[in-house]
Amino acid sequence: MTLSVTNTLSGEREEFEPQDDDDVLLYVCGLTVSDDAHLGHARLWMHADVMHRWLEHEGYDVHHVENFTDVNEKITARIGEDGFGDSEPEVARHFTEHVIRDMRGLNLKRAEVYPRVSEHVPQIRDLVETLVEKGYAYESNGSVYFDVTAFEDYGKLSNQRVEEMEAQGEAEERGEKRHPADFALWKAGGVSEDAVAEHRHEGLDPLDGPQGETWESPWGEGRPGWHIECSAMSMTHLGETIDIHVGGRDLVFPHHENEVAQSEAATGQTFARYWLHVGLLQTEADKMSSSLGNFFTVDDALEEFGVDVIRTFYLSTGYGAEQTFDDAAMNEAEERWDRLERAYEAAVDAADSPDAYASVEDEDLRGAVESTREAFREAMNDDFNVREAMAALIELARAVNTHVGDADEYDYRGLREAVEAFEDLGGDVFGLGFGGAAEGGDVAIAGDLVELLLDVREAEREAGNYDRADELRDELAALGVEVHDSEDGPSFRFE
RNA sequence: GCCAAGGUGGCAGAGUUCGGCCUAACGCGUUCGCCUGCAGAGCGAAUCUCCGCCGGUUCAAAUCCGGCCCUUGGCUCCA
Repeated sequence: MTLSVTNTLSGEREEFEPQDDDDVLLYVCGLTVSDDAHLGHARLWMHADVMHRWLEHEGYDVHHVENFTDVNEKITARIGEDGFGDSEPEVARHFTEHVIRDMRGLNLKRAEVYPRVSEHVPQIRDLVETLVEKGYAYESNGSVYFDVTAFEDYGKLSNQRVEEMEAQGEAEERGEKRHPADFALWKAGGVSEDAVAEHRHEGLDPLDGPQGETWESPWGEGRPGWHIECSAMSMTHLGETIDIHVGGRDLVFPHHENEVAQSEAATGQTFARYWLHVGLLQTEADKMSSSLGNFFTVDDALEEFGVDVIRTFYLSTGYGAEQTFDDAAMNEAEERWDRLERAYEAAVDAADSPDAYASVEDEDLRGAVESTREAFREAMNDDFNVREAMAALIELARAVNTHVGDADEYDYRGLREAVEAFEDLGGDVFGLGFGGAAEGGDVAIAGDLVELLLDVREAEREAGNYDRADELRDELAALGVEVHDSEDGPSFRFE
Protein backbone atom coordinates (compact mmCIF):
# COMPACT_ATOMS: atom_id res chain seq x y z
CA MET A 1 0.00 0.00 0.00
CA THR A 2 1.73 3.10 -1.21
CA LEU A 3 0.92 6.76 -1.30
CA SER A 4 -0.86 8.16 -4.31
CA VAL A 5 -1.47 11.85 -4.91
CA THR A 6 -3.36 14.04 -7.35
CA ASN A 7 -0.80 15.79 -9.49
CA THR A 8 -1.93 19.04 -11.08
CA LEU A 9 0.64 18.51 -13.81
CA SER A 10 -1.16 15.47 -15.17
CA GLY A 11 -4.52 16.20 -13.63
CA GLU A 12 -4.53 12.62 -12.45
CA ARG A 13 -3.89 10.43 -9.49
CA GLU A 14 -0.33 9.12 -9.48
CA GLU A 15 1.68 6.82 -7.31
CA PHE A 16 4.16 8.84 -5.30
CA GLU A 17 7.78 7.89 -5.81
CA PRO A 18 10.42 10.33 -4.66
CA GLN A 19 13.67 10.59 -6.62
CA ASP A 20 15.51 9.15 -3.68
CA ASP A 21 14.16 6.24 -1.68
CA ASP A 22 14.74 7.87 1.66
CA ASP A 23 14.33 11.60 1.09
CA VAL A 24 11.48 13.83 0.02
CA LEU A 25 12.17 17.35 -1.21
CA LEU A 26 9.19 19.49 -0.31
CA TYR A 27 8.70 23.14 -1.22
CA VAL A 28 5.78 25.14 0.09
CA CYS A 29 4.89 28.35 -1.68
CA GLY A 30 4.97 30.80 1.19
CA LEU A 31 3.48 34.10 2.06
CA THR A 32 4.13 37.71 1.18
CA VAL A 33 4.74 39.28 4.54
CA SER A 34 2.67 42.40 4.14
CA ASP A 35 -0.11 41.60 6.57
CA ASP A 36 -1.10 39.29 9.38
CA ALA A 37 -1.83 35.76 8.26
CA HIS A 38 -5.44 34.63 8.14
CA LEU A 39 -7.15 31.27 8.30
CA GLY A 40 -6.84 30.76 4.55
CA HIS A 41 -3.06 30.82 4.80
CA ALA A 42 -3.23 28.60 7.84
CA ARG A 43 -5.19 26.01 5.92
CA LEU A 44 -2.42 25.72 3.35
CA TRP A 45 0.21 25.47 6.07
CA MET A 46 -1.75 22.91 8.01
CA HIS A 47 -2.23 20.61 5.05
CA ALA A 48 1.41 20.93 4.04
CA ASP A 49 2.28 20.21 7.64
CA VAL A 50 0.18 17.05 7.77
CA MET A 51 1.73 15.88 4.49
CA HIS A 52 5.15 16.50 6.00
CA ARG A 53 4.21 14.61 9.15
CA TRP A 54 2.71 11.69 7.29
CA LEU A 55 5.74 11.30 5.02
CA GLU A 56 7.94 11.32 8.08
CA HIS A 57 5.70 8.80 9.78
CA GLU A 58 6.15 6.56 6.76
CA GLY A 59 9.89 6.73 7.16
CA TYR A 60 10.98 9.47 4.80
CA ASP A 61 13.44 12.17 5.60
CA VAL A 62 11.53 15.30 4.67
CA HIS A 63 13.44 18.35 3.49
CA HIS A 64 10.89 21.09 3.82
CA VAL A 65 11.56 24.59 2.52
CA GLU A 66 9.05 27.41 2.80
CA ASN A 67 9.73 30.94 1.61
CA PHE A 68 8.79 34.36 2.92
CA THR A 69 8.40 36.94 0.20
CA ASP A 70 9.81 40.06 1.79
CA VAL A 71 10.30 42.19 -1.32
CA ASN A 72 6.99 43.36 -2.68
CA GLU A 73 4.95 46.48 -3.41
CA LYS A 74 2.39 45.46 -0.86
CA ILE A 75 5.08 45.69 1.77
CA THR A 76 6.37 49.10 0.73
CA ALA A 77 2.79 50.32 0.77
CA ARG A 78 2.79 49.74 4.52
CA ILE A 79 5.85 51.79 5.30
CA GLY A 80 5.14 54.30 8.01
CA GLU A 81 1.86 52.74 8.99
CA ASP A 82 1.08 51.96 12.62
CA GLY A 83 4.72 51.76 13.55
CA PHE A 84 5.33 48.76 11.33
CA GLY A 85 8.64 50.28 10.30
CA ASP A 86 10.21 52.95 8.13
CA SER A 87 11.71 50.77 5.44
CA GLU A 88 10.78 47.73 3.41
CA PRO A 89 13.01 45.34 5.42
CA GLU A 90 11.64 46.68 8.71
CA VAL A 91 8.02 46.25 7.69
CA ALA A 92 8.77 42.81 6.32
CA ARG A 93 10.52 41.81 9.52
CA HIS A 94 7.57 42.99 11.57
CA PHE A 95 5.13 40.77 9.72
CA THR A 96 7.54 37.87 9.36
CA GLU A 97 7.91 37.71 13.10
CA HIS A 98 4.18 37.75 13.49
CA VAL A 99 3.73 34.99 10.95
CA ILE A 100 6.30 32.83 12.69
CA ARG A 101 4.42 33.26 15.95
CA ASP A 102 1.26 32.16 14.17
CA MET A 103 2.99 29.11 12.78
CA ARG A 104 4.22 28.12 16.20
CA GLY A 105 0.77 28.67 17.63
CA LEU A 106 -0.67 26.34 15.01
CA ASN A 107 1.75 23.63 16.04
CA LEU A 108 3.35 23.39 12.60
CA LYS A 109 6.50 21.38 12.19
CA ARG A 110 9.42 23.61 11.44
CA ALA A 111 10.68 23.70 7.90
CA GLU A 112 14.41 23.18 7.36
CA VAL A 113 14.80 26.61 5.83
CA TYR A 114 12.64 29.71 5.55
CA PRO A 115 14.38 31.60 2.74
CA ARG A 116 13.70 35.30 2.12
CA VAL A 117 13.80 37.01 -1.25
CA SER A 118 16.00 39.79 0.10
CA GLU A 119 18.67 37.23 0.91
CA HIS A 120 18.62 35.59 -2.52
CA VAL A 121 19.00 38.48 -4.91
CA PRO A 122 22.37 37.24 -6.23
CA GLN A 123 20.88 33.84 -7.05
CA ILE A 124 17.90 35.52 -8.69
CA ARG A 125 20.21 37.70 -10.80
CA ASP A 126 22.20 34.66 -11.87
CA LEU A 127 19.07 32.82 -12.85
CA VAL A 128 17.82 35.76 -14.90
CA GLU A 129 21.20 36.04 -16.61
CA THR A 130 21.12 32.37 -17.49
CA LEU A 131 17.69 32.78 -19.03
CA VAL A 132 18.86 35.75 -21.08
CA GLU A 133 21.93 33.87 -22.25
CA LYS A 134 19.87 30.88 -23.28
CA GLY A 135 17.48 33.07 -25.24
CA TYR A 136 14.44 32.60 -23.02
CA ALA A 137 14.43 36.17 -21.77
CA TYR A 138 15.05 39.63 -23.16
CA GLU A 139 15.92 43.01 -21.76
CA SER A 140 13.69 45.98 -22.35
CA ASN A 141 14.31 49.43 -20.83
CA GLY A 142 16.25 47.97 -17.95
CA SER A 143 13.64 45.31 -17.20
CA VAL A 144 13.92 41.69 -18.17
CA TYR A 145 10.99 39.62 -19.39
CA PHE A 146 10.52 35.93 -19.91
CA ASP A 147 9.63 35.09 -23.49
CA VAL A 148 6.79 32.60 -23.27
CA THR A 149 6.95 31.78 -26.96
CA ALA A 150 10.51 30.51 -26.53
CA PHE A 151 9.49 27.87 -24.01
CA GLU A 152 7.67 25.10 -25.75
CA ASP A 153 5.91 23.67 -22.71
CA TYR A 154 4.51 26.97 -21.53
CA GLY A 155 1.01 26.32 -20.19
CA LYS A 156 1.48 22.67 -19.35
CA LEU A 157 0.66 23.08 -15.68
CA SER A 158 -2.51 25.14 -16.03
CA ASN A 159 -3.45 23.56 -19.33
CA GLN A 160 -3.48 26.74 -21.33
CA ARG A 161 -2.08 27.63 -24.71
CA VAL A 162 0.07 30.56 -25.57
CA GLU A 163 -1.84 31.07 -28.81
CA GLU A 164 -5.07 31.60 -26.92
CA MET A 165 -3.52 34.09 -24.57
CA GLU A 166 -2.34 36.04 -27.55
CA ALA A 167 -5.84 37.04 -28.43
CA GLN A 168 -6.50 38.55 -25.04
CA GLY A 169 -3.89 41.26 -24.84
CA GLU A 170 -4.18 44.31 -27.01
CA ALA A 171 -0.96 45.62 -28.43
CA GLU A 172 -1.07 48.83 -26.41
CA GLU A 173 -1.33 46.90 -23.16
CA ARG A 174 1.90 45.11 -23.76
CA GLY A 175 4.14 48.04 -23.12
CA GLU A 176 7.69 46.77 -23.02
CA LYS A 177 6.67 43.17 -23.55
CA ARG A 178 6.75 41.31 -26.83
CA HIS A 179 3.93 38.96 -25.97
CA PRO A 180 1.06 39.70 -23.60
CA ALA A 181 1.83 36.59 -21.57
CA ASP A 182 5.49 37.50 -21.08
CA PHE A 183 6.24 38.23 -17.46
CA ALA A 184 8.83 40.25 -15.58
CA LEU A 185 11.90 38.51 -14.19
CA TRP A 186 13.58 41.76 -13.23
CA LYS A 187 11.98 45.16 -12.88
CA ALA A 188 13.89 48.33 -13.67
CA GLY A 189 14.16 51.13 -11.14
CA GLY A 190 12.54 51.30 -7.75
CA VAL A 191 9.12 50.19 -6.76
CA SER A 192 6.21 51.10 -8.97
CA GLU A 193 4.34 54.02 -7.47
CA ASP A 194 1.11 52.91 -9.08
CA ALA A 195 1.38 49.49 -7.51
CA VAL A 196 2.08 51.00 -4.14
CA ALA A 197 -0.78 53.45 -4.42
CA GLU A 198 -3.08 50.55 -5.12
CA HIS A 199 -2.23 48.91 -1.83
CA ARG A 200 -1.71 52.05 0.18
CA HIS A 201 -3.94 52.18 3.19
CA GLU A 202 -6.03 55.19 4.00
CA GLY A 203 -4.71 57.88 6.22
CA LEU A 204 -1.23 57.76 4.79
CA ASP A 205 0.40 60.59 3.00
CA PRO A 206 0.82 59.52 -0.60
CA LEU A 207 3.69 61.98 -0.87
CA ASP A 208 5.71 59.79 1.46
CA GLY A 209 6.29 57.80 -1.64
CA PRO A 210 7.53 54.27 -1.97
CA GLN A 211 10.87 53.50 -0.42
CA GLY A 212 11.46 49.95 -1.53
CA GLU A 213 14.87 48.41 -1.82
CA THR A 214 16.71 48.21 -5.12
CA TRP A 215 19.70 46.16 -6.23
CA GLU A 216 22.43 46.49 -8.84
CA SER A 217 22.18 44.28 -11.87
CA PRO A 218 23.64 43.94 -15.35
CA TRP A 219 20.53 45.83 -16.54
CA GLY A 220 20.84 48.60 -14.03
CA GLU A 221 19.25 49.26 -10.67
CA GLY A 222 16.10 47.24 -10.06
CA ARG A 223 14.08 44.66 -8.21
CA PRO A 224 13.31 40.98 -8.75
CA GLY A 225 10.03 40.03 -10.40
CA TRP A 226 7.48 38.14 -8.43
CA HIS A 227 7.66 34.64 -9.90
CA ILE A 228 11.40 34.25 -10.14
CA GLU A 229 11.98 34.19 -6.40
CA CYS A 230 10.45 30.78 -5.82
CA SER A 231 12.50 29.23 -8.59
CA ALA A 232 15.72 30.71 -7.30
CA MET A 233 15.08 29.81 -3.67
CA SER A 234 13.81 26.35 -4.43
CA MET A 235 16.90 25.60 -6.52
CA THR A 236 19.24 27.12 -3.99
CA HIS A 237 18.00 24.98 -1.12
CA LEU A 238 16.62 21.85 -2.73
CA GLY A 239 18.32 21.57 -6.11
CA GLU A 240 17.05 21.66 -9.67
CA THR A 241 14.34 19.07 -9.24
CA ILE A 242 12.12 18.83 -6.20
CA ASP A 243 9.63 16.11 -5.40
CA ILE A 244 6.60 17.98 -4.13
CA HIS A 245 5.54 21.56 -4.61
CA VAL A 246 2.58 22.63 -2.50
CA GLY A 247 0.66 25.82 -3.07
CA GLY A 248 -2.75 27.43 -3.10
CA ARG A 249 -5.02 26.66 -6.01
CA ASP A 250 -5.31 30.35 -6.81
CA LEU A 251 -1.64 30.40 -7.76
CA VAL A 252 -1.67 27.74 -10.45
CA PHE A 253 -1.75 30.46 -13.04
CA PRO A 254 0.23 32.52 -13.55
CA HIS A 255 2.59 32.05 -10.61
CA HIS A 256 3.25 28.32 -10.67
CA GLU A 257 3.06 28.13 -14.42
CA ASN A 258 5.77 30.77 -14.62
CA GLU A 259 7.89 29.01 -12.06
CA VAL A 260 7.83 25.90 -14.19
CA ALA A 261 8.70 27.83 -17.32
CA GLN A 262 11.64 29.83 -16.00
CA SER A 263 13.07 26.95 -13.97
CA GLU A 264 12.88 24.34 -16.65
CA ALA A 265 14.07 26.73 -19.33
CA ALA A 266 17.12 27.48 -17.21
CA THR A 267 18.04 23.97 -16.14
CA GLY A 268 16.55 21.70 -18.74
CA GLN A 269 15.34 19.59 -15.82
CA THR A 270 11.90 18.94 -14.39
CA PHE A 271 11.27 21.59 -11.75
CA ALA A 272 8.74 19.82 -9.54
CA ARG A 273 7.59 16.25 -10.00
CA TYR A 274 4.34 16.46 -8.07
CA TRP A 275 2.27 19.61 -7.86
CA LEU A 276 -0.26 19.51 -5.06
CA HIS A 277 -2.75 22.35 -4.87
CA VAL A 278 -4.71 23.19 -1.79
CA GLY A 279 -8.28 24.42 -2.22
CA LEU A 280 -9.28 27.84 -0.96
CA LEU A 281 -11.02 28.65 2.25
CA GLN A 282 -14.38 30.25 1.66
CA THR A 283 -16.27 32.49 4.00
CA GLU A 284 -19.96 33.26 3.94
CA ALA A 285 -19.15 35.04 0.75
CA ASP A 286 -22.06 37.13 -0.27
CA LYS A 287 -22.25 39.09 2.95
CA MET A 288 -19.76 41.37 1.32
CA SER A 289 -20.69 44.39 3.39
CA SER A 290 -19.31 42.84 6.51
CA SER A 291 -16.16 41.88 4.72
CA LEU A 292 -14.22 43.79 7.30
CA GLY A 293 -14.94 41.32 10.05
CA ASN A 294 -15.19 38.53 7.54
CA PHE A 295 -11.67 37.33 7.64
CA PHE A 296 -10.22 35.87 10.74
CA THR A 297 -6.56 36.32 11.47
CA VAL A 298 -4.72 33.30 12.77
CA ASP A 299 -4.13 35.24 15.93
CA ASP A 300 -7.80 35.83 16.64
CA ALA A 301 -8.76 32.31 15.72
CA LEU A 302 -6.14 30.84 18.02
CA GLU A 303 -7.48 33.00 20.78
CA GLU A 304 -11.08 32.10 20.16
CA PHE A 305 -10.92 28.41 19.28
CA GLY A 306 -7.53 27.06 20.25
CA VAL A 307 -5.14 25.07 18.06
CA ASP A 308 -6.79 21.71 18.38
CA VAL A 309 -10.20 22.89 17.27
CA ILE A 310 -8.68 24.79 14.35
CA ARG A 311 -6.68 21.77 13.26
CA THR A 312 -9.71 19.53 13.65
CA PHE A 313 -11.64 21.95 11.47
CA TYR A 314 -9.05 21.71 8.70
CA LEU A 315 -8.89 17.96 9.14
CA SER A 316 -12.55 17.59 8.25
CA THR A 317 -12.05 18.29 4.52
CA GLY A 318 -9.51 17.01 2.05
CA TYR A 319 -6.74 19.40 1.04
CA GLY A 320 -7.80 19.62 -2.57
CA ALA A 321 -11.37 20.74 -1.97
CA GLU A 322 -12.63 24.12 -0.94
CA GLN A 323 -13.73 24.52 2.63
CA THR A 324 -16.16 26.96 4.18
CA PHE A 325 -15.43 28.71 7.42
CA ASP A 326 -18.50 29.54 9.50
CA ASP A 327 -19.91 29.10 12.98
CA ALA A 328 -21.53 25.76 12.23
CA ALA A 329 -18.28 24.32 10.91
CA MET A 330 -16.31 25.50 13.92
CA ASN A 331 -18.94 24.17 16.27
CA GLU A 332 -18.74 20.79 14.64
CA ALA A 333 -14.95 20.85 14.86
CA GLU A 334 -15.19 21.66 18.52
CA GLU A 335 -17.54 18.75 19.16
CA ARG A 336 -15.34 16.35 17.22
CA TRP A 337 -12.23 17.38 19.06
CA ASP A 338 -13.96 17.15 22.44
CA ARG A 339 -15.10 13.68 21.60
CA LEU A 340 -11.60 12.57 20.73
CA GLU A 341 -10.04 14.24 23.71
CA ARG A 342 -12.57 12.78 26.15
CA ALA A 343 -12.05 9.29 24.82
CA TYR A 344 -8.29 9.73 24.99
CA GLU A 345 -8.48 10.93 28.58
CA ALA A 346 -10.83 8.10 29.45
CA ALA A 347 -8.32 5.60 28.05
CA VAL A 348 -5.45 7.18 29.95
CA ASP A 349 -7.42 7.25 33.20
CA ALA A 350 -8.74 3.73 32.83
CA ALA A 351 -5.31 2.34 32.05
CA ASP A 352 -4.11 3.90 35.25
CA SER A 353 -6.99 2.74 37.45
CA PRO A 354 -7.06 -0.21 39.86
CA ASP A 355 -9.52 -1.97 37.58
CA ALA A 356 -6.80 -2.23 34.98
CA TYR A 357 -4.62 -4.36 37.22
CA ALA A 358 -6.84 -7.33 36.59
CA SER A 359 -5.95 -6.86 32.94
CA VAL A 360 -8.55 -8.85 31.12
CA GLU A 361 -8.45 -9.12 27.37
CA ASP A 362 -11.04 -7.32 25.28
CA GLU A 363 -10.95 -8.58 21.70
CA ASP A 364 -13.18 -5.78 20.49
CA LEU A 365 -10.91 -3.09 21.85
CA ARG A 366 -7.72 -4.62 20.54
CA GLY A 367 -9.34 -5.29 17.20
CA ALA A 368 -10.46 -1.68 17.05
CA VAL A 369 -6.93 -0.42 17.61
CA GLU A 370 -5.68 -2.58 14.82
CA SER A 371 -8.39 -1.63 12.36
CA THR A 372 -7.96 2.03 13.24
CA ARG A 373 -4.28 1.93 12.37
CA GLU A 374 -5.03 0.12 9.15
CA ALA A 375 -7.84 2.40 8.09
CA PHE A 376 -5.85 5.48 9.02
CA ARG A 377 -2.89 4.40 6.94
CA GLU A 378 -5.02 3.47 3.99
CA ALA A 379 -6.81 6.81 4.13
CA MET A 380 -3.62 8.87 4.37
CA ASN A 381 -2.02 6.97 1.52
CA ASP A 382 -5.11 7.72 -0.52
CA ASP A 383 -4.11 11.27 -1.45
CA PHE A 384 -3.92 12.37 2.18
CA ASN A 385 -7.58 11.70 2.87
CA VAL A 386 -7.60 13.30 6.30
CA ARG A 387 -11.35 13.12 6.78
CA GLU A 388 -11.33 9.35 6.42
CA ALA A 389 -8.31 9.06 8.64
CA MET A 390 -10.06 11.17 11.22
CA ALA A 391 -13.11 8.91 11.00
CA ALA A 392 -10.87 5.98 11.89
CA LEU A 393 -9.68 7.80 14.97
CA ILE A 394 -13.25 8.52 16.02
CA GLU A 395 -14.10 4.85 15.66
CA LEU A 396 -11.32 4.16 18.09
CA ALA A 397 -12.83 6.69 20.46
CA ARG A 398 -16.09 4.78 20.36
CA ALA A 399 -14.35 1.48 21.05
CA VAL A 400 -12.57 2.99 24.03
CA ASN A 401 -15.78 4.49 25.40
CA THR A 402 -17.58 1.20 25.01
CA HIS A 403 -14.86 -0.70 26.80
CA VAL A 404 -14.54 1.77 29.63
CA GLY A 405 -18.30 2.03 29.97
CA ASP A 406 -19.11 -1.68 29.90
CA ALA A 407 -16.20 -3.58 31.38
CA ASP A 408 -15.92 -4.31 35.08
CA GLU A 409 -12.23 -4.86 34.71
CA TYR A 410 -10.07 -3.12 32.17
CA ASP A 411 -7.86 -4.46 29.44
CA TYR A 412 -4.65 -2.72 30.37
CA ARG A 413 -2.75 -3.65 27.25
CA GLY A 414 -5.65 -2.81 24.98
CA LEU A 415 -6.00 0.58 26.61
CA ARG A 416 -2.28 1.27 26.35
CA GLU A 417 -2.40 0.39 22.67
CA ALA A 418 -5.33 2.74 22.19
CA VAL A 419 -3.50 5.54 23.97
CA GLU A 420 -0.46 4.97 21.80
CA ALA A 421 -2.59 5.05 18.66
CA PHE A 422 -4.11 8.37 19.70
CA GLU A 423 -0.71 9.83 20.42
CA ASP A 424 0.95 8.44 17.33
CA LEU A 425 -1.78 9.08 14.75
CA GLY A 426 -3.66 11.96 16.30
CA GLY A 427 -0.67 13.53 18.01
CA ASP A 428 2.34 12.99 15.76
CA VAL A 429 0.59 12.86 12.40
CA PHE A 430 -2.33 15.23 12.92
CA GLY A 431 -0.49 17.47 15.32
CA LEU A 432 -3.33 17.41 17.82
CA GLY A 433 -2.70 17.89 21.51
CA PHE A 434 -2.90 14.34 22.79
CA GLY A 435 -1.01 14.00 26.00
CA GLY A 436 1.02 17.00 25.05
CA ALA A 437 1.14 19.32 28.00
CA ALA A 438 2.12 17.61 31.20
CA GLU A 439 -0.01 18.80 34.05
CA GLY A 440 1.92 20.34 36.84
CA GLY A 441 2.13 23.25 39.19
CA ASP A 442 -1.02 25.32 39.28
CA VAL A 443 -3.01 22.88 37.21
CA ALA A 444 -2.27 20.07 39.66
CA ILE A 445 -3.31 22.21 42.59
CA ALA A 446 -6.46 23.26 40.80
CA GLY A 447 -7.23 19.61 40.25
CA ASP A 448 -6.83 18.86 43.94
CA LEU A 449 -9.13 21.71 44.80
CA VAL A 450 -11.77 20.45 42.43
CA GLU A 451 -11.52 17.02 44.05
CA LEU A 452 -12.10 18.68 47.38
CA LEU A 453 -15.22 20.44 46.13
CA LEU A 454 -16.51 17.23 44.63
CA ASP A 455 -16.15 15.52 48.00
CA VAL A 456 -18.26 18.27 49.54
CA ARG A 457 -20.79 17.90 46.77
CA GLU A 458 -20.97 14.13 47.26
CA ALA A 459 -21.82 14.70 50.89
CA GLU A 460 -24.63 17.04 49.87
CA ARG A 461 -25.94 14.50 47.41
CA GLU A 462 -25.93 11.73 49.95
CA ALA A 463 -27.83 14.01 52.29
CA GLY A 464 -30.33 14.59 49.48
CA ASN A 465 -29.46 18.25 49.11
CA TYR A 466 -29.60 18.14 45.34
CA ASP A 467 -30.17 21.85 44.93
CA ARG A 468 -26.91 22.59 46.64
CA ALA A 469 -25.15 19.82 44.68
CA ASP A 470 -26.42 21.16 41.37
CA GLU A 471 -25.38 24.64 42.32
CA LEU A 472 -21.84 23.45 42.91
CA ARG A 473 -21.83 21.65 39.60
CA ASP A 474 -23.09 24.73 37.76
CA GLU A 475 -20.53 26.93 39.40
CA LEU A 476 -17.74 24.56 38.49
CA ALA A 477 -19.05 24.44 34.93
CA ALA A 478 -18.93 28.21 34.81
CA LEU A 479 -15.27 27.97 35.74
CA GLY A 480 -14.64 25.52 32.93
CA VAL A 481 -14.74 22.32 34.93
CA GLU A 482 -16.97 19.63 33.51
CA VAL A 483 -18.36 17.31 36.19
CA HIS A 484 -19.42 13.81 35.33
CA ASP A 485 -21.32 11.56 37.76
CA SER A 486 -21.17 7.81 37.48
CA GLU A 487 -21.57 4.69 39.58
CA ASP A 488 -17.96 4.89 40.60
CA GLY A 489 -18.35 8.42 41.86
CA PRO A 490 -17.79 11.77 40.20
CA SER A 491 -15.01 12.68 37.81
CA PHE A 492 -14.13 15.91 36.06
CA ARG A 493 -12.16 17.45 33.27
CA PHE A 494 -10.97 20.92 32.47
CA GLU A 495 -12.47 22.24 29.27
C1' G B 1 -14.80 33.87 -23.92
C1' C B 2 -10.74 30.50 -22.21
C1' C B 3 -8.38 27.24 -18.20
C1' A B 4 -9.20 24.75 -13.59
C1' A B 5 -11.91 22.84 -9.32
C1' G B 6 -16.66 21.53 -7.69
C1' G B 7 -22.27 20.47 -7.44
C1' U B 8 -23.93 14.08 -2.59
C1' G B 9 -29.31 13.21 2.67
C1' G B 10 -31.57 19.17 7.80
C1' C B 11 -26.11 20.92 7.93
C1' A B 12 -21.26 19.46 6.98
C1' G B 13 -18.51 16.01 4.34
C1' A B 14 -16.03 11.06 2.64
C1' G B 15 -16.91 7.90 -1.40
C1' U B 16 -16.21 8.97 -8.11
C1' U B 17 -8.68 7.14 -9.79
C1' C B 18 -10.09 0.48 -10.29
C1' G B 19 -19.04 0.46 -11.58
C1' G B 20 -21.51 -4.09 -7.62
C1' C B 21 -19.67 -4.78 -0.20
C1' C B 22 -23.23 2.80 -1.28
C1' U B 23 -30.58 1.02 0.77
C1' A B 24 -24.14 6.37 0.69
C1' A B 25 -18.53 6.42 6.03
C1' C B 26 -17.24 9.75 10.30
C1' G B 27 -19.46 13.90 12.51
C1' C B 28 -22.99 17.98 13.72
C1' G B 29 -28.30 18.77 14.49
C1' U B 30 -33.11 16.72 15.85
C1' U B 31 -36.01 12.67 18.24
C1' C B 32 -36.25 8.27 21.25
C1' G B 33 -34.21 4.28 24.53
C1' C B 34 -30.46 2.73 28.25
C1' C B 35 -27.78 5.02 32.20
C1' U B 36 -28.79 9.13 35.97
C1' G B 37 -31.93 12.11 41.81
C1' C B 38 -31.54 15.54 37.53
C1' A B 39 -28.11 17.06 33.83
C1' G B 40 -23.91 16.23 30.99
C1' A B 41 -20.77 12.65 28.95
C1' G B 42 -21.18 7.71 27.06
C1' C B 43 -23.64 3.61 24.59
C1' G B 44 -27.74 2.07 21.28
C1' A B 45 -31.46 3.44 17.70
C1' A B 46 -34.30 6.59 14.45
C1' U B 47 -34.41 10.62 11.02
C1' C B 48 -32.22 10.94 5.44
C1' U B 49 -34.03 5.48 -0.51
C1' C B 50 -31.05 9.47 -2.22
C1' C B 51 -26.11 11.46 -4.91
C1' G B 52 -27.27 19.25 -10.07
C1' C B 53 -30.52 18.23 -14.76
C1' C B 54 -31.45 15.21 -19.32
C1' G B 55 -30.16 11.10 -22.14
C1' G B 56 -26.94 6.74 -22.97
C1' U B 57 -23.80 2.21 -21.81
C1' U B 58 -24.38 -2.11 -18.36
C1' C B 59 -27.13 -7.83 -15.36
C1' A B 60 -25.51 -3.53 -12.12
C1' A B 61 -23.80 3.73 -11.87
C1' A B 62 -23.07 8.73 -6.86
C1' U B 63 -19.13 6.17 -9.63
C1' C B 64 -18.36 5.21 -17.12
C1' C B 65 -19.96 8.17 -21.92
C1' G B 66 -22.55 12.60 -24.30
C1' G B 67 -25.18 17.21 -23.69
C1' C B 68 -26.96 21.10 -20.51
C1' C B 69 -27.44 24.27 -15.96
C1' C B 70 -25.17 26.39 -11.65
C1' U B 71 -21.09 27.80 -8.01
C1' U B 72 -16.02 28.98 -6.98
C1' G B 73 -10.80 30.19 -8.36
C1' G B 74 -7.57 32.05 -12.24
C1' C B 75 -6.74 34.78 -17.03
C1' U B 76 -0.26 39.31 -17.90
C1' C B 77 4.37 42.68 -13.11
C1' C B 78 -1.86 41.24 -8.54
C1' A B 79 -1.51 37.10 -3.54
